[in-house]
Amino acid sequence: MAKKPDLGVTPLSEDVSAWYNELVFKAELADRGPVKGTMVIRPYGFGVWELIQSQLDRRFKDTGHVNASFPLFIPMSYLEREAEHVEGFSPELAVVTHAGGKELEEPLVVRPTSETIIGEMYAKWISSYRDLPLLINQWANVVRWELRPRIFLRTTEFLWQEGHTAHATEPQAMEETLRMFDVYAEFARNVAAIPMVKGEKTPGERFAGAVRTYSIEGMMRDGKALQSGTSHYLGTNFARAFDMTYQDENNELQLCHTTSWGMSTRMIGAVILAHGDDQGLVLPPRLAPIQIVIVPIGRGEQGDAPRAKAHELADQLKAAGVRAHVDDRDASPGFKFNDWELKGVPLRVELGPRDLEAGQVLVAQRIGEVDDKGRAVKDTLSFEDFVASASDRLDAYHDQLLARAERFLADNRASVDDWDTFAAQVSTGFADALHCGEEPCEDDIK
RNA sequence: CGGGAUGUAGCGCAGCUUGGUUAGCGCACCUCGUUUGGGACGAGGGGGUCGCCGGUUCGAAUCCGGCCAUCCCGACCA
Repeated sequence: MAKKPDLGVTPLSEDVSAWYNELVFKAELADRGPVKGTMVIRPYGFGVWELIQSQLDRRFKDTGHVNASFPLFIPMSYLEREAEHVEGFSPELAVVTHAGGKELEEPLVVRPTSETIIGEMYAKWISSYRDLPLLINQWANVVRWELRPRIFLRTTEFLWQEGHTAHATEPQAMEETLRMFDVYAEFARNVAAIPMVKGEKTPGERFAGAVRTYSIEGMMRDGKALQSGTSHYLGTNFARAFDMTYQDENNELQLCHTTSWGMSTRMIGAVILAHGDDQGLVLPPRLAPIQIVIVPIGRGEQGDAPRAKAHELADQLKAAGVRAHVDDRDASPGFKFNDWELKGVPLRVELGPRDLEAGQVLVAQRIGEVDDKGRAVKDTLSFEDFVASASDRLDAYHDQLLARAERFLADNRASVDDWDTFAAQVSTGFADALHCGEEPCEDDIK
């Protein structure tokens, strides 16, 4: 079926940038804000973020962390206390110089990250080895005045979580750094269905102020890598700058060893780029605000019964923990099918008068077999079987997506001999380079 | 900050070379009617300081000058 030019999105293979931008807007994930580089995350996109948040947050809690909230404004002098940190961040700081109708005595930085203000507070809270480890996470917005913004991937303001922990010793802090690194990789795989390559950043790419920076990198559909989460061992750099010390068992004063780790709304961009296709978004079921959409067919009185049955099925699905939605809109079925494919909903169900009579539904999967017209091959299921199997189908769909992404990663990796070549291949363009340093990468994918 | 492009309705565009007074088209939107198993159809309708400032001219979307903004490709970055 020939697409009209104003329908759908530019094919991925034709122009990745155009495809990505059109998709973000047409799928109603986000819109541009009035200030350069800012974005409005629309309800559908925010729904994805909420699912990222809730599933990451559970993992943080399971590993002993608690949430707190620190101030948006940080005195400029705080950043200046850690030389590398301020040097790394100063080009992209937004600074408040006026407030309350007059010039401030000291400029305030809108946080680009919170190591400094959290360091200041931790120094007050920690005095004994009994206070350690201190394991706090915060969900927040941060601002970095980037030269070249790109929606979700690099916005001036973005949402993220930043974990900040303080430990007595280097081994303990390193253990934490790697633990959260693993949590990110596990989350990416089991929730976002994106297999990640794990590596350590080169000194030049390290977080400003870190001793070691670890990064998970996902393989996008255009063959480029995208940095999707980082975990830093900060050594005693910030502890020294903020006088974060504790008394050990021998009455001796020691510097804390700290870590920080973050994952941001860039993850939404990673999901788009890792799974999307020419039809639009492909959402992994565990991040899909709508996992199953039911499209009742038939209008007027003829549509009343299918619509009622659709709502009944949706209620049963919701009771089973599935995020289901009935598309009641006054539009043709074809329009709705294309619309939900653009929005990446994993499973679509059709329910018309004929199905109602036969006691069945037609189930189409967002990715999977297609017929010679390029349309999804649909399964026919009884109402009971459909409701009973919905969760399993979503799980199977996740596995299928993950397997596809793994094949894609393997195919792209197989074509290169060594990591330097691979890094060069994936480092062009907007995506972050998958850098494992000058030497071949030691910490490979599991 | 380099290189490239674009600013005309919510979105996508034409018109500009060769100035002419109601500024057009498609989609979207509103009303009515008919439709509905892969992007429905007809009729009617609403929506514009043509990015901004200045200049030329009887007259500027159109010509000239300046500015601004945005997007794309690099450098920086979650």
